[in-house]
Amino acid sequence: MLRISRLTDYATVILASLAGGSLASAADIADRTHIGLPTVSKLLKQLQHAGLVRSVRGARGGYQLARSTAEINAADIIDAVEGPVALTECASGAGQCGIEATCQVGHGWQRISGAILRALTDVKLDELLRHDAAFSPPDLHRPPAARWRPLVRGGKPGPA
Amino acid sequence: MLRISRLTDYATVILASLAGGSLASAADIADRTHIGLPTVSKLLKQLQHAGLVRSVRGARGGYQLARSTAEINAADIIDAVEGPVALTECASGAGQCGIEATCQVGHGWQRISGAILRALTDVKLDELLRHDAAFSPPDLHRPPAARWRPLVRGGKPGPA
DNA sequence: GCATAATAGTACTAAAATCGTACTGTTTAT
DNA sequence: ATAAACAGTACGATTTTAGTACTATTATGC
Repeated sequence: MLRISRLTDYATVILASLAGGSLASAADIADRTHIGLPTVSKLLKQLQHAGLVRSVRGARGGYQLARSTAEINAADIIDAVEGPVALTECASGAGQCGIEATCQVGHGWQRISGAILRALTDVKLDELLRHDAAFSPPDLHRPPAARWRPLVRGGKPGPA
Repeated sequence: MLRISRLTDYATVILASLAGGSLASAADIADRTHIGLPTVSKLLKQLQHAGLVRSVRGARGGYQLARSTAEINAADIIDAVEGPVALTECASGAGQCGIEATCQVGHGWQRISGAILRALTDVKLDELLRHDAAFSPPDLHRPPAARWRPLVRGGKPGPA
């Protein structure tokens, strides 16, 4: 599936809600986005660590975007919440992967990683917010709705 | 992190070991790749379902690539093992995401999904196997080795 | 025809990552 | 001083992933 975590998605929503530029408390944001306050709070902290939002402490404090929406990209967000983009374990440098000796493809995945990273870096937050298709929505090579569940896997055969 | 699962990586290794075109039993492949036989067997079955390998049953049977290495791409492999590439849950069509009503960014992620899918589709198995950098290894925007573990998370503070 | 070697399919268990929550401390405006 | 807000850490439950075991089916070769 190659998915981002739900928290990363939430983080994007939170950043989007700060797009106006004004200061907002975690509670405000939770209210606006309908995400749970503890979760919002936790994510804002991570985003602050990553330098994507600025925090103001004390009463009447809150958070605001540290940079403009044009200066924050998708890779930044993933990076802040999930850590650096790396498709495979060995791409992270450590590489105690067990089959490393016979593995012919590690380099390949790392290169793909790079390509994906570039794609993610190219997409800025303000583009994420635009509803009209700013860049072409390339055809998914098959309609994605169908096989979400029936994936052939060892597990239970599903409700049908 | 945006990672593929280890099984997908294994699947690639397995396909790579079949690149010669000859017929090989699951046991042979397990031996060559140093991946456990049950795991190899399971993955080969999934790859067969996806049409990436052909199986020959009975004694002296085995598996072989169903298409040339130039006709199998990275997206095919991920698709076979993990299901269709979709960055977010809502991108899969179902979309019982809870905050859908106020979510401004869903479409954005779906578009990114498309871009990534295109990148993955562009990379063929034979390119994955080439060791010399066939396409440019774009600079990761920071050295990825450093923060694999120290990711700020709730869990235990680690050995240090 | 029967034994053998191989894939096909299914069920199950254990381990790990993820997600969300709770609690305690610190800073600052009123 | 008090209250509002961020900062940091710890924790538990759920979900996903990974790996194993077992049975059925198919084909070869004697």
